[in-house]
Amino acid sequence: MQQNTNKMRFIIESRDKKSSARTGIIHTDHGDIKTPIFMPVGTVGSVKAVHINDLERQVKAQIILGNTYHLYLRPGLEVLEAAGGLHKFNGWSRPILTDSGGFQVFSLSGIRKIKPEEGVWFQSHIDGSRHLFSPEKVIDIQRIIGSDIMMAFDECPPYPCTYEYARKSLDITLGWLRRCWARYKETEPKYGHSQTLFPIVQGSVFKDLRSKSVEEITKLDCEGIAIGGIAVGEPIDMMYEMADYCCQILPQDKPRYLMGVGTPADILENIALGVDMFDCVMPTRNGRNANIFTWEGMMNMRNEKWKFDFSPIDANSDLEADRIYSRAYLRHLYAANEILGPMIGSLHNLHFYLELVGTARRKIEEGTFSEWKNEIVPKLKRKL
RNA sequence: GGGAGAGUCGCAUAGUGGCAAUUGCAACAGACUGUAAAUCUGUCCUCUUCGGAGUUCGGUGGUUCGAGUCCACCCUCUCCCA
Repeated sequence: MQQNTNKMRFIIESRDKKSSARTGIIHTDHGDIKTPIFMPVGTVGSVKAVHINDLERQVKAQIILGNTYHLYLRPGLEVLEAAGGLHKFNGWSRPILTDSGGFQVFSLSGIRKIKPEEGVWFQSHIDGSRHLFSPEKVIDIQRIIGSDIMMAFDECPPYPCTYEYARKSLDITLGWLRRCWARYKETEPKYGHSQTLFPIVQGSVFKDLRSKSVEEITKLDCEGIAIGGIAVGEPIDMMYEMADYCCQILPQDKPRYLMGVGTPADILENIALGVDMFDCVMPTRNGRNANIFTWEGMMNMRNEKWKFDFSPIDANSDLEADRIYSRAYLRHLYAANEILGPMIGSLHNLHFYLELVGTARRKIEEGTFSEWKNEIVPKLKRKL
């Protein structure tokens, strides 16, 4: 039954009584993903500063991200195809999800031009060369990358944006979705494992647009749905409100992926709203920049106050590095610009994020998630 | 003993009559949410109600409306010749 169904499967295992949180399991050809889950970001095929073995054995990551735009530019499709796909290229044998480049339409807004009928012309941030990303091409690239979960090409509109802009943007995104879906259906995986395509809900902060987006997406027999266009600068309450709204109108039986979120507190709050999957650069980027997340709050490891603190980075952590390295030593590494500092910081933060969602999962199963979440969130926001 | 040169805010540098004074590093703090980020921003002589105010460029004296900048002497250091 499991073989050659060519379908990803999602099974909901338990639900929280006091919130919309749920636990589940996603089956893929590269293994299972237990939700709620956090997915480390590996834009160019590398989770920055973290060795693949550590990612697997210490962080216990179940799925990582790659990025279509970045991988297309470097190493390029010829290399990826010759390698036999990204899994073989980077040595990661568990599931991979690739973002479509939709976020780059937002983050690289200064060096791209949207042509609704064609797609998006990007001017490479590396060498200035021009490249058209059409919906079809974005699927073709993701077929070559071989990601288990491919993302539809979308426009992630900025915040703030006018209703009129958001409405037009959504029309474009929906048009691209239809084309992505058609290409997805008419093409096959290249490497023997199945690939699925997640559509992305857009509509900025306008509920009627979000509704329309969900309505169109629900017509597709997709196996998971992403909520995009969030955490782009809007107030936190508005972000929660939109995520909440989307979760309420999305089908219950499909995994919901909230793209680009977030802080540890954001993740718990959105699990409570019914989100199953998260990704964010925060643990790795902040880890490189000396910002450490713990159950007690955040630490800026560059601060002078850690200079003589020879206690472990995190005495309660089961991560070896958290117990063998002291805060004073980690501070020294960052101050001295030693590469080991960002490596330990990234490893620690990713381990913490996976612990966070793993604990949330257990609390949901035990039926104590909401109480636990309300107690822990204020602590997570503290600055030590 | 003779000759040449140099002393600027932690360090290194810019500045040759209008200057609280350039730049880099260091230091200190902040930011980071589908990664153009091992990045970026701010502070960095003292005080400040953030508008300013007060003291500064080895030392002392002088020229000048005005001196880090010109002059004299002194101190310290570097190099070369003995």
